[in-house]
Amino acid sequence: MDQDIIKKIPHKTIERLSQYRRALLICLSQGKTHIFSHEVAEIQHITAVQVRRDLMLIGYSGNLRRGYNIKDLIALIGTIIDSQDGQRVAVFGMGNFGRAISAYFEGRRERLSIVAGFDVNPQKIGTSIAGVPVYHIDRACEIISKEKIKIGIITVPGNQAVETAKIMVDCGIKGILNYSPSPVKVPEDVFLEEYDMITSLEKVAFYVKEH
Amino acid sequence: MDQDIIKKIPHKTIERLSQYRRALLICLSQGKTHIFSHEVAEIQHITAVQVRRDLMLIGYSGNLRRGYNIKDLIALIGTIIDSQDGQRVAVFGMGNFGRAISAYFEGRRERLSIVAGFDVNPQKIGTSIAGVPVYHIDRACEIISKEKIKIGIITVPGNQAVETAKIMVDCGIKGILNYSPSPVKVPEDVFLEEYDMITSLEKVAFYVKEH
DNA sequence: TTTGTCCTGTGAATTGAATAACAAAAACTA
DNA sequence: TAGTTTTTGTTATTCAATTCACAGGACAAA
Repeated sequence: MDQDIIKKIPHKTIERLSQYRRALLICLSQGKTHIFSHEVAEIQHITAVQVRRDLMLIGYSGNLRRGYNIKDLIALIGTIIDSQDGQRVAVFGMGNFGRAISAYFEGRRERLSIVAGFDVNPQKIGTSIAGVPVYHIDRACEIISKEKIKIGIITVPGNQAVETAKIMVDCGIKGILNYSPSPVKVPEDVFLEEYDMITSLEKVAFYVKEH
Repeated sequence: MDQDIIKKIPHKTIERLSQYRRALLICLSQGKTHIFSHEVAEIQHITAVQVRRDLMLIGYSGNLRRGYNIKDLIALIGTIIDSQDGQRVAVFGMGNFGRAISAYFEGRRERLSIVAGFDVNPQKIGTSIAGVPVYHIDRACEIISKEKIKIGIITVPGNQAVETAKIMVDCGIKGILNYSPSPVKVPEDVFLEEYDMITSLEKVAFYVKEH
């Protein structure tokens, strides 16, 4: 697929493609071969138009009478969001969250695997949590370069997030997923996604309060 | 504050207010009394205009020369996003994620507290995880009504999410935060927020791949 | 005073994403 | 064969959120 086209896919569409793929894999395992836009929409609780528009953006054409070929579509989504030779991820902060995330991803995605965890707690260094070896943060650059890690997840306490992000950037990490409550700043060439659970829970609480 | 005005505050502004408040509390603890929009903006890594506009929407006026009074602003944000008598939350699924979330919130927010956890694992029932008592999911309605719980967090495996959400809605939960990889559907009067970690990580991986 | 600087507050323009509306193709139905 | 139904693909519209642009107040210095 052409680079210029990929660059123009909206962020939200990328997110939905990831979700379509997982839904499609389930359908495929149930023996389905084709699926209509309104069926995908129903699984994801969105509209059929949105599904068709997303697929239009990635240049996939369905069959007017049978809908979309599930296998082909999964493959096409793969060529867009997966990286050719797989991507390697490190978790910074192996506390409760770090452990939960490591366990969650263990053996789930072949092209996206968590291969290292970093912490400062001497009791954790050298151990393996959910199949992920834990190193001292001082060895970050060494391990990141050796393991060819490009993506890092921040699960350290808020007051250490900024410092941790700096280390990550200095060691050559190119994508950061920040789950700490403190926003961090990164250079333009590093992709940053932040998600704050406290904010989300307060938001839900707000809308519940407002009926 | 007037109900009609509150209803019109954009979702994104509500999220930022939650974040401003936490940043302001830190500033206050450092002895600051006033703050400029561009200072808040710098902490949050957004623009000063955005900060001013958000504060405009909640009807707060700053001082032209000294900026915003931190204490007043914290109080005002509280009247908007906090509930008068506090809100009570339950976690559905006390696996790694449920535990991490319970530990994360333990004693952190007085007006927003996790008071129950639900699971099906007999080994967990009756125990207390991070200060949260764990009950069998079959007792959900009983506990939810007794504890006056209005908000639920879904951290069960994807294949159980839909069923869990149904139980939550039937028991009178009015706000759901779904952290499972499966989207769920709820009636119109229930507020739903979904966040999928796999999607986020795949999104970061995509944009890293595209430089 | 007057001038200059540094803020806030806000209408207008822009961007980004979701929704509506509909043409056209394919396959039935009568 | 002509009409009906179903579904895709796409253009146009609407809606939400952000950014631009600037008026106007407060103070400091000259």
